[in-house]
Amino acid sequence: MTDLKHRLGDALAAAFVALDLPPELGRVTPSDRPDLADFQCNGALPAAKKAGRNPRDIATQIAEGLAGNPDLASVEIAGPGFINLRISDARLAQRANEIATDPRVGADQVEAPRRVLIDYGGPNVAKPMHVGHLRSSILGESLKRIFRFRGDEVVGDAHFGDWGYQMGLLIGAVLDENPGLSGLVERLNSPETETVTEGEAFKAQADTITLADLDRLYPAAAARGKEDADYRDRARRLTVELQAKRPGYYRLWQHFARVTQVALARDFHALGVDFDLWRGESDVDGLIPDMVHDLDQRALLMDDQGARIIRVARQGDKRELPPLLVVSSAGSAMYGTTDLATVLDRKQTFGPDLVLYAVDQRQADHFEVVFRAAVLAGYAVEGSLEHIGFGTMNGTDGKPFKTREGGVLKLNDLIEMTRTKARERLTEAGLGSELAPEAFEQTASQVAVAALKFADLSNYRGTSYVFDLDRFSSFEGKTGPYLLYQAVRVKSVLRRATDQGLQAGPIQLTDPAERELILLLDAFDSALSEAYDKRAPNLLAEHAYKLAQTFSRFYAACPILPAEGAVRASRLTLAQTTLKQLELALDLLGMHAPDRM
RNA sequence: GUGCCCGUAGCUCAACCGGAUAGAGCAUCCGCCUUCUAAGCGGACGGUUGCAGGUUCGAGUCCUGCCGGGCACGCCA
Repeated sequence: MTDLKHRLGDALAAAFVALDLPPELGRVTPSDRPDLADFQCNGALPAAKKAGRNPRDIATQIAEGLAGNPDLASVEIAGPGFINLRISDARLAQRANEIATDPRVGADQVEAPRRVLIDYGGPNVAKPMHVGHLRSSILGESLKRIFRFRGDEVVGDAHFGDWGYQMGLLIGAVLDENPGLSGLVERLNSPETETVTEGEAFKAQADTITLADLDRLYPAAAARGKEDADYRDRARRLTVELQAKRPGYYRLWQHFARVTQVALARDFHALGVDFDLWRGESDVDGLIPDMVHDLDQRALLMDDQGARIIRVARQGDKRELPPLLVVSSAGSAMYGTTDLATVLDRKQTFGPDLVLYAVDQRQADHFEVVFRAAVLAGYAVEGSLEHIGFGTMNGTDGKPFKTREGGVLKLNDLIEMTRTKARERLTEAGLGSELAPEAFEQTASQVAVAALKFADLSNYRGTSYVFDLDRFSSFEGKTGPYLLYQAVRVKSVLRRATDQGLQAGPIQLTDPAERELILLLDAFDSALSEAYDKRAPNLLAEHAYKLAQTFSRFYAACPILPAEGAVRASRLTLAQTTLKQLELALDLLGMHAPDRM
């Protein structure tokens, strides 16, 4: 299964080779001038530069070499030496029918599947997810689907942030606020004298601590820890105690994790995001002592200012990278320690060829340090760990997104706000009375998710973007709901066709709008493979948008049901195929189109 | 201070190893529902790609400098 771009590229490459020129000059791209051609090849320009010849002469010779190619309706030389190619109707129709019967709707697979682990979401204990988690979740989920569809063996891991100093801070803050609980925890720290009543009393008291409490206590504790040295030292000691699994602290921590997870599951589910693995930092904690020993044995660890570090600076670095801090001066494991242990754990349990970390761009240096340390330690091979950084989501003022009160907007609230907008719009469209309440609610969710996800994924991940709910959910123009709406229109037409007992048939060309649509259907593989190579779903989002837009033009220009005979049959197939590819692209982006909206 | 990223239409964003006339959406204006969902389609308007140099037949894209913005720079994660 080869798309037209590559098929023509092969023909061009052969023509270049016939002139003793390198085949890569035959690279074919969609035409920049659709009024002049379907595809173009610019290879004559660099060829002429190298040989000191006139590019138009080379282009003319290439064109002569293509004479008689049945795929081509015309080959023309334009400008300084562009080779303009127009595909023949016969070949285009043939390709259209090929895509129509292909279960993958024209998309190829990778030649050598790899084992890929994608680390995304990154929720933390005690902190409800906020808008900052949105991008990681949306991006990671889409990459997971794209990689999987391309044929790799992929697992997604939430990588729960449930360990470390923050937990020590939190335990301290909770105990301070609940003196009764504090006493119980101290008692439980000596389990040999624990009574049944104490165990039950602990459970009852712990259960009164909600996620909202944790969310309130943590920022205050973190702030105080920065200023108050004694408070900070105590939190560090508690962290060490927790890491030693002192029973009272450990049980309290388990409660924190449980409470948090319930809320996380709800938010992820609402976004259509799910994980194959729900590993946490705490899961690799047990590996750390042996890992530190191993690093020490191999003389990678150095003592520095009371801490133990791995130096990762290399010659030729443009600036000095900080070392990886493996053991803090207080004796506890650090963020980077856990990340390194996670690399080791994944090597042992999954053996990935590639690990992608969908994490905020601001952590680029941190990951560079961890990756270098992992390579030095032999836990990963160079290049197998990749940080997929992304920019921040800003408010309409251009600054990192805040609520009107200046706080951080919780992800759940954001989703609910978007759903409210979707409900309003659906009601305006009169769907409130047409659909059963559950179906209405489900449709509102699908529209809301599409609004959020498309707004995010249509931007290149590396850049920051402005979050503007009114714009995203206006449902007009380049938005998620627009994509869903186009899918819904096709579904509606196909439903009617089925009701009328109409049959689809082979695709034939009768109108320029059909040509355009088929050329776009053919471009799916390029969009998908480029999104895969660059880990950039925005390229796929762009394709989905163009497909929806091109279909809409086709829909306006070419009546489907009112047409007759073979033309109607052909257009029905074209509509079916467009729907299949559009729904597939939406699925890879993490969206789903309802039947009506 | 050092390093990384960014600067494109009034606004939000694209632009496939450097290629023809830099594209979409929103906003503004004009047109299109007695044919399939008008959340739609067509058209108009809108650009010195931050500034100044350089490389090249050709630069939004590569190089240098400057201006402006964001971010990161070991004991939080």
